[in-house]
Amino acid sequence: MTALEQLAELLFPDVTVTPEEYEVQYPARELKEGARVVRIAPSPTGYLHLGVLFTASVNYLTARATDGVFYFRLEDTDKKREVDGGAEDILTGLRQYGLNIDEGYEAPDKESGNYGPYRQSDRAVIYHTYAKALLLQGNAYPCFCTAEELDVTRGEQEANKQRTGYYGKYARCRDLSPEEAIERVKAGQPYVVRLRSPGDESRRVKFDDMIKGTIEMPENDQDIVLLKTDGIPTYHFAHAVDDHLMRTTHVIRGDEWIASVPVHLQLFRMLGFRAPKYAHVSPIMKEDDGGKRKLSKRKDPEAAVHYYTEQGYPADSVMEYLLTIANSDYEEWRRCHPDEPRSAFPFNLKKMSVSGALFDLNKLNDVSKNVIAVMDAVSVTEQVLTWAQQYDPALYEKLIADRSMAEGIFSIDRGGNKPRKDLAKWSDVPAYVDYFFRAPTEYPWPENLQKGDIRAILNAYAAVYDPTQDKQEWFNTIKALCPALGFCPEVKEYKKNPDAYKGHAGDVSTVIRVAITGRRNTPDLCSIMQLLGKQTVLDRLNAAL
RNA sequence: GGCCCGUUGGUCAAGCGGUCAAGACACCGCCCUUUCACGGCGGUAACAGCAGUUCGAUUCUGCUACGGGUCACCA
Repeated sequence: MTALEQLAELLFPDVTVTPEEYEVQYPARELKEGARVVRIAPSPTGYLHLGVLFTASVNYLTARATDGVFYFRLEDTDKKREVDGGAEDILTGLRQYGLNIDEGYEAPDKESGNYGPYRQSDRAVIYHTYAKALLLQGNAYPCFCTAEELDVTRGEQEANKQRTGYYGKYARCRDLSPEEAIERVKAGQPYVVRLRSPGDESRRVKFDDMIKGTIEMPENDQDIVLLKTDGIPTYHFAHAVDDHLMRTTHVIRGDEWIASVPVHLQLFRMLGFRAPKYAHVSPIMKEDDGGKRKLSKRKDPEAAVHYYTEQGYPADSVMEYLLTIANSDYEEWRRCHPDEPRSAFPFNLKKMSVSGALFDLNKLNDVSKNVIAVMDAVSVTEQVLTWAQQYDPALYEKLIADRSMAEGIFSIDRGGNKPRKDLAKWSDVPAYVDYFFRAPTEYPWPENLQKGDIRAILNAYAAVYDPTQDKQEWFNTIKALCPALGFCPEVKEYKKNPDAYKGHAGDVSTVIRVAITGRRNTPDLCSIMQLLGKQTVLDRLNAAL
C-alpha cells in the first residue's frame, strides 16, 4: 500500500464503497424530455424567510411547468447555526403555502424518494467516499492550518494588497507528503480536507446563467475546504455531490451564490460529474434610507414568512404576490385564468428579472384584496376564525358566539361582478366588524345638518322602521320620509335646486347610518340592520337621540 | 479594495435598432352612486450621465456615477 493509500484509509475508515457504486444506486432519472429536476435546499438556521419561500416557489413552478421533480434537501451541515425546530418551521411553511414536494426530507424520521438520504447530516459517508477518491487522485489533501494561522496569512495578504485566501504559495499544506500528513493525523492534529485546485486566476470561466445570462469570471484557484474539521462537508462540496447524485438538472438558488460558480464548476469537473444548469434568483429588496438592500432577517419583520401569517394574509395572497414578482406576465395570466391553480401557469425562468425587486406592501395589499374579494362568505368566516383563534382571541369570541351572524357580516356585498375589497388581511377584520358588536360611542353627524333635523330624522325613521324590508323597500321608506322633513328624495333633483331643501335622501340615510354604526361610511346599511336585529336597531336609534 | 451583476415613472415592469416608450400598484380628477367600496373614464410621472457604432439608439460598445452581491472550517 502506498503512503497515499494509507493516508486515505486513515482519514476515511468509514468508507467501504466506491463512487461507482453510488452511480449505480442513484441512476439517471427517467423523465420525459425537458423535465427539470429542481430542489429547495435550505439550512435550518431559523424561521422560514420570504426569500426562501420565493426561491422555493420558483423551483416549484419550474418543476410543474416541465413535468419535472421538486424535492427538498435539508442542508444541516452547520451545527453551530442550526436552530431547534428550524427544519420543521420551513417544512410547515412550504406546505402552508402549497409548495408540496415530490420527494425529500419530510420529518426527522420520514422522507420519500429514491435519491436519499435527503438530510446532509445523514450523508457523511457519501461525502467521505468522494473526498477519498479525490485524495487518491491527488486532487485533495488534508490541511492542518489553524484558524489563527489562517488569520495571520489573511492579515499579511491584506497588508500586501494581495488577494486573500488559500492558494498558490499561501497553500502551505498543499505539498505536505503523505507520510507527514499521516504522522500529524496520528499525533491528533485537527485537519480539514482541501481541494487541490488546478485553477489559474488568469484564466476565465464562462457559463450561462438562465436568469442573468452569460457570465465570465476568473477561474477558481483557491484550495477550498471540502470537509471541515468535524468531517462534515462545506456547502460547495455537498452541493456538487448531492446535486449530482440526486440528479438535479437545474440549480435555482439565491444570487449570493453566483460568485461561487467557478468553484462549483471546478468541483463538478474534478469529480467527473456533469454540471447542472444554473439560475440565480435576485433577492427581494427593501427600501432603506432611500437605498435598497436585501430583506434582512434581523431588521425586517416582513422578512419572516410567519409575519404574514400573523397579519392574517391568506397564503394565496402571498403566493400570488410573489408570482407577480417572479414573472411579470403572471397578473395578466391570472386575469384570464381566474380559477386555474398556480401550477398551471407557464412559468419561465427567462422571464425573471435580473435585478432585485423592492418589496411592495401596497401591491401585496392590492393582490390580497383581490384574492379575498372572490372568496365566499363561508370560506372567509372559516379563515378569519382560524386566524383569530390564534392571533386575536377577543375577535374570535365575538365571531364564534354567533357564527351565522359572522357569515352574514362577510356576506354583505360579497359575490357578483363587483365585490367589495375592504379586506387585505384578517387583521383588518376587527376594525371592519367593530360596530356589529358594540353601540356607537360617538356620532360623526353630517356637518350640514342641525341637531334638530337629526332628531327629527331619527324620530321619523324609528316610527316607520320595519325590520322585514329588503334593500329596495328600505330605501323607498327613507325617500318617503324626506318631504315631511324638508329633504329632497332625489339627489339629482336636489342638486338642481339645493337651496330649496335641507339636504337629500343620502343625508337622511347617513344620519341613520351614523346613529346605528357610529360611522358615516359603511357597507349596505339595510343588510347591517338586518344582521343587528330589531331590538338592537331600536336601542341604537334611541341611544342616538 | 479585487471580482461579478445591475440602473426604464414613487414601486413592480413590458420593450430586445425606427413605439406618440405597454400594463399593474400608489397618487390625483371625473363619472356611476343613499355613504363607503366596487366599477368605468382620464391625468401626473421614466429610458442614470458622457462618448462611440449607426441613416437612426431605451435597445449595441466603452467609460463614469450610483446601487447590489461576493471575497469563511456560514449557508
